[in-house]
Amino acid sequence: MFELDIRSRKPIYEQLVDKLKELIINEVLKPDEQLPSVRTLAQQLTINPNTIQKAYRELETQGFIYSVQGRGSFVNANTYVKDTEKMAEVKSKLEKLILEALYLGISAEDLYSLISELEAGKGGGQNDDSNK
Amino acid sequence: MFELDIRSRKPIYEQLVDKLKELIINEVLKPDEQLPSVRTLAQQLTINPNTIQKAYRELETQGFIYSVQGRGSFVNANTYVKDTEKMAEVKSKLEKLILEALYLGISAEDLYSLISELEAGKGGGQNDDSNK
DNA sequence: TAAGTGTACTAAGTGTGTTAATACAGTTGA
DNA sequence: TCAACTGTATTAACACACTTAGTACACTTA
Repeated sequence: MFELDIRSRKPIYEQLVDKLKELIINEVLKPDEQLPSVRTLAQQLTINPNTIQKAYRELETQGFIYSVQGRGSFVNANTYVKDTEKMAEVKSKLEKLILEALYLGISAEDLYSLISELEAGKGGGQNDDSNK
Repeated sequence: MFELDIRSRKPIYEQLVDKLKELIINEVLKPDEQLPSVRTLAQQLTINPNTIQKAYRELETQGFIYSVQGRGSFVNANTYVKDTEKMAEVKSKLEKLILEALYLGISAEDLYSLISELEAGKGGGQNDDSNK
């Protein structure tokens, strides 16, 4: 279900947050669908339940899932509504990265076509890391 | 000369590498220009000389500067040639970030205008049209 | 020679991520 | 009711990377 990179600078729980967020936004995981329990997922990924728990808590804080004690954790509806705070963060990151790209010699045209490609394949596609 | 973010996840030495690389690529620091000594810069930025040293070593490894014992560290010529490895990395990051932006509701048009703005203000502004 | 440069090394402190082991509280279904 | 599942919380320990600190050495330059 997931591929995690232990060698990454980004911590496991955060990678997990990203993956799940993507699946939720992309509606691979649908509203009110139940997520694997912290213990189950921990066993599947051979990592500690506390790490899963940390990811789930973060996702709940960000409003992507909701957890009910004794029942489980579930995907929230309407999670793809614009999160202005998140948008600002992404825009800021994008600015820096685009600048870097331009400095490196990647042309604006290259970027335009990259965007249009990504936009075209948005709903159905898979990106570099595929699921399994 | 620099702005460092202590609160950032990215280590100081790496922020320093990025800043200096940008200045070099953008030719604010010109070929064979001498960089501040590790001790001087450390004092200016009120961080440890070893951290500067680490940044300089990294920059030398990546070919952006060269250091001569007893003399100092200097900007390398021809460092702005395309670093394909770095370009690939930036492109990969860009893809993910653009996807995230699109999912968040930032439109492709927004991204286009962002790019053109950044490109216009890039270097102090000579180029506009025939950039390929 | 003195003062500046890069370079190397060890030690210690710090913060964060991760694992581990427990424990408690709520829900569900037999 | 009760066993087995859920989420949640806490504490301890470990690992690792970043950073600081101090010291030392080799080299260059005025």
